[in-house]
Amino acid sequence: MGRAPCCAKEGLNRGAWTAAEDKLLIDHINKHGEGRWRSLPEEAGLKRCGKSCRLRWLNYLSPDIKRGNITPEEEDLIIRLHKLLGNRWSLIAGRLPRRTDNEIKNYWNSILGKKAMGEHTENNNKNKRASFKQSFEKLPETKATELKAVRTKATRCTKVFITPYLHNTEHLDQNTSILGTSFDRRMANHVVANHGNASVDESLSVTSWEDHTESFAMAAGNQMEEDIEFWEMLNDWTADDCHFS
DNA sequence: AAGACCCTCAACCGCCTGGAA
DNA sequence: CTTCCAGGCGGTTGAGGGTCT
Repeated sequence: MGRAPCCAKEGLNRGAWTAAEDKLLIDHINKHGEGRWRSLPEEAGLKRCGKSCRLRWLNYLSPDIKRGNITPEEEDLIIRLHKLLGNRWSLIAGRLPRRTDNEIKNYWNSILGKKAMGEHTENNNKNKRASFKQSFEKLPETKATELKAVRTKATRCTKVFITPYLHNTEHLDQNTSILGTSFDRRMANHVVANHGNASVDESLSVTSWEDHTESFAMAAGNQMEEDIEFWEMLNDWTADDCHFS
């Protein structure tokens, strides 16, 4: 048996929200504040699932969100953030004041994704694959797959796991992508400098102040020095600031 | 004019995570 | 330690409007 549904679906309204429903939701939240989404529909007199109410508020009704055209500056930021983070829309949205993850996701899927696809020629892809393959093949075979263990899920991340063996960087080219990220090398070097006796047979668990751990995880999947500088700029952070426990 | 096709985006779905019990 | 639950996330769907033929 699977997980219980978030609410009983019988007798609930579905699909587009009406103006009357919006008003009920807005009035209730103005009076009682956000949260307690599960009990909200009943308290507000709405025949909607709590999740639906939350989504409607956060993506559409909240006064904190900006609606309308994405500016060229925002578009540029989205493209760069997506290059760094992939489809982590909530993180991307977090860097775009008053924009929602859903809006950015939709914008990407309908517009930017196609643009980005156009920019990546087959040759670029081939070069990246070749570079990745070359580095991968230089690694000890039994350990190669473990290198995939870089933790990339950045949401609510309080720890970043750096894969072992990256401290041994001589087998990685300066321009190696994916595995030998510049970021990883810098982090790994820093770890080794501070934890010279760390075992190479287990992942190094690196803790840091919370606000920056996301950046670690984010950057762990990227290859461009330029991107690291971008993150340092965004986060007012440099690798030398790292503290490890 | 009308049907086919395309695009956008609000909404839904299932899964994951963290915290409380 | 385990279980349960609320909230959060990313992927996907589909209604509705616009454009093309």
